[in-house]
Amino acid sequence: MPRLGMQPIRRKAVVEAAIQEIGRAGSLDVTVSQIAKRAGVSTALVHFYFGSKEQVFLAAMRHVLSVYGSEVRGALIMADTPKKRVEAIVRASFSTGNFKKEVLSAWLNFYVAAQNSEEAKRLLRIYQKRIVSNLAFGLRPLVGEQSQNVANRMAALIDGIYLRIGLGQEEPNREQATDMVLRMLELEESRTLH
Amino acid sequence: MPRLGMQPIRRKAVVEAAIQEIGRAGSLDVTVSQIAKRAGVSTALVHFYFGSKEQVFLAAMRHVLSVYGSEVRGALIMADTPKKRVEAIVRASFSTGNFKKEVLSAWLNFYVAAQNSEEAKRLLRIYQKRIVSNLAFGLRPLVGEQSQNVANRMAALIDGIYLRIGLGQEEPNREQATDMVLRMLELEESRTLH
Amino acid sequence: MPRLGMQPIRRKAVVEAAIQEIGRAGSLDVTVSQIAKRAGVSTALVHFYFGSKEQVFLAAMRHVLSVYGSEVRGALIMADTPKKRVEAIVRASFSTGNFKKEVLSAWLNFYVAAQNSEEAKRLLRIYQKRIVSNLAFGLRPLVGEQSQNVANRMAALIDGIYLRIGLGQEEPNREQATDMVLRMLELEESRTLH
Amino acid sequence: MPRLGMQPIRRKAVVEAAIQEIGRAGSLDVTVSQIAKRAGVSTALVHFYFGSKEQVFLAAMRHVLSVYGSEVRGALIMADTPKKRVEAIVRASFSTGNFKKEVLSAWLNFYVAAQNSEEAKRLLRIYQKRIVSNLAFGLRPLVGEQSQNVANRMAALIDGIYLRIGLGQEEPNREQATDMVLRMLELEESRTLH
DNA sequence: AATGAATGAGGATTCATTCAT
DNA sequence: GATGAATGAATCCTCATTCAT
Repeated sequence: MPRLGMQPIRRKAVVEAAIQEIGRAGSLDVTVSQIAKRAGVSTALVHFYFGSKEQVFLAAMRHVLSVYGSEVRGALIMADTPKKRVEAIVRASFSTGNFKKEVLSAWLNFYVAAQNSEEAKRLLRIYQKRIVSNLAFGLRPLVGEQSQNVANRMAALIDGIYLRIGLGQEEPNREQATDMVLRMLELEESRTLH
Repeated sequence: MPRLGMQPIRRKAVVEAAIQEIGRAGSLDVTVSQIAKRAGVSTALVHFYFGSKEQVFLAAMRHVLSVYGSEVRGALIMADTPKKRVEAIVRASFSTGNFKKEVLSAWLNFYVAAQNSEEAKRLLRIYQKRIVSNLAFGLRPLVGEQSQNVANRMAALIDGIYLRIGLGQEEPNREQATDMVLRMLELEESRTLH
Repeated sequence: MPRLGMQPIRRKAVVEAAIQEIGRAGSLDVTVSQIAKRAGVSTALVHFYFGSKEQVFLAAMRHVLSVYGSEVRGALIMADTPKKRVEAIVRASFSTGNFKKEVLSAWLNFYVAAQNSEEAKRLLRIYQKRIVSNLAFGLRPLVGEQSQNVANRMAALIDGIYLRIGLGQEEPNREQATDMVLRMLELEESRTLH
Repeated sequence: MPRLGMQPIRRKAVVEAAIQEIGRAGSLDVTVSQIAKRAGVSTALVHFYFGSKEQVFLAAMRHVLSVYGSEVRGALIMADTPKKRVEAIVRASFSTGNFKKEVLSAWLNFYVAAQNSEEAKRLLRIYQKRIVSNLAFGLRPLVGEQSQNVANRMAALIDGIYLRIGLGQEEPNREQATDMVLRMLELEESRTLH
């Protein structure tokens, strides 16, 4: 039953269905048919709108990355001191939205996808660069010239913690995850003061 | 031409072929046929030996994990102080063998596999637990009761660094990677002393 | 923006687009979408006007055949002797319009279509019959009772030459093609005289 | 039920099934599934042996062309005079085998295929060149320096007659078809004598 | 009159797995 | 032990056609 102006609605539905399916499957081994069914459309329509399965994945990736970016930006608004800026970014990284199993699985699989798709790699790099530079900016007043290095380490630590959460090794405890990263900040900061 | 005692040789060839193919493909989207061809056997033989593709992957995983375990053990032999023990583990984690693109890609994909396969998850957990406990043991004299927490953070940081290397964001510099983790040790240690 | 009296304009645009697409593709493997795009309309409109893809092809066929018919008729106007009549038909057959790659390809594919569609077969037969009878009429004073046979052979030769031109075997030389057929006339004529 | 040494048997079965299906369909719009079913194998096996549908078509083409080549060669063996050589080729061209509807349809469709596939074009050209040169060789003593031209015209006439037979315009009468071509020989010959 | 939206039906191709030899 | 042969089941993608607007 075709209606006019459905394009954005359908696109969004498909993208979200893709993310959910990737999360459910725990991998990119998701068929267009599964995505289509969850989105309530035909596989043909998915191709009509996105051209190929890969484009659907990339759109899903962009969506997840953009949501994450929004959360970080949102968190930064309220931060009025350097330290609070850094904390805001870390907390946003472990925000409720990102702790959902499906999003987590999607992230992991985007890293895999990046091994093959230049576009996927590009997207991931852009966001990483942004996070690191946000962190470094906040860290500057706190740890001085080490800010870039510390930012890199913090970003890596965040990713590493995600990996382990995905493994279900530790309880997915947001507070604890946040503390693990902030502990690094604390130490670096105290060292700088001396 | 079947020969006596070929089984272990064939098995090893298949396992190594699998790892290389996973590395080459950058994902688990590898066909039994590709693995078989690289190993110089027929696909039928692969099934004869391993039963299924999944078993081949699990065997490959066990192999990578066991090689890593060996490297860590080897590095520990020469370490005669707590600090050197920790350093040994970190260095082993970034040893030449693990820096090869194919092994790196294999690791990443094992994390993905762990999202679906209980056996894969089990294997990964065992090794992580072992590393963490090795680290914690070495850290004990250095940071006291914090040893478990610090070990967890260091392990996560190692994983996170790998993730970024896989992304090709930073140059795959072993020294730098090692330093990033040891810096954490250094800070924790200095804090404990005060 | 629908306007009054657009129907014939649209129809013609679609038919010509179809011929061009068939020529471009070199086969009937042409999608309605391609035709519609070239004609600057929607696929839905194509169906609205023609009912089905097959009808579009048949319309394209009728168009090509009718253009060819016009050219023959036009050439015959100026022909005031039997021999000139025959020559006129032959020359028209190799006229510039018919030598365009797309028209040539269309012709060939109409022969294929005729294998399946009764309507296509009918159309092709009608035109062939007309050409042969035109030729035979002109040949009558020249070769007498053999006129029908000679006409058939000349028509077949014309088709055969087209086939080879389509293959790109020989240079698509109009003069040479014409001569090849007229040589047949010449011989038959000379034989009759003796 | 896999048996050893089936490859040539299967390949042949598939090629013949393809020719028959093309004949039945009257076009190249034949599915691999149809071919496979007629050959009594799975579609997967067809791909296993031929790699792609296009390769199946090309193999079918090679087969038809090679059969035709054999018939011509066979006919030439018995021909001990120039004129008989030419006649042999013409008769072989209209031999029973080539008059079968499916083979005829296959030929026509090969011409279409040649418009798109370089390999198809190459194959068709080779055989045409061979026929023309065979004709020219036989014609040499009969029509002298005109032999090449006459050979070209005869070959074109043969193709043209086939086209019309395919159209079902005339009764597929082998004798009549042969006579149409030989008439050309006769005329050219008589002209040369004068 | 015209189109964006939508789909059912199918088609080429791939692949893990099995089986006869 | 080892493999060539074989396939069922799936998967991505295409396309003619329809329908609401």
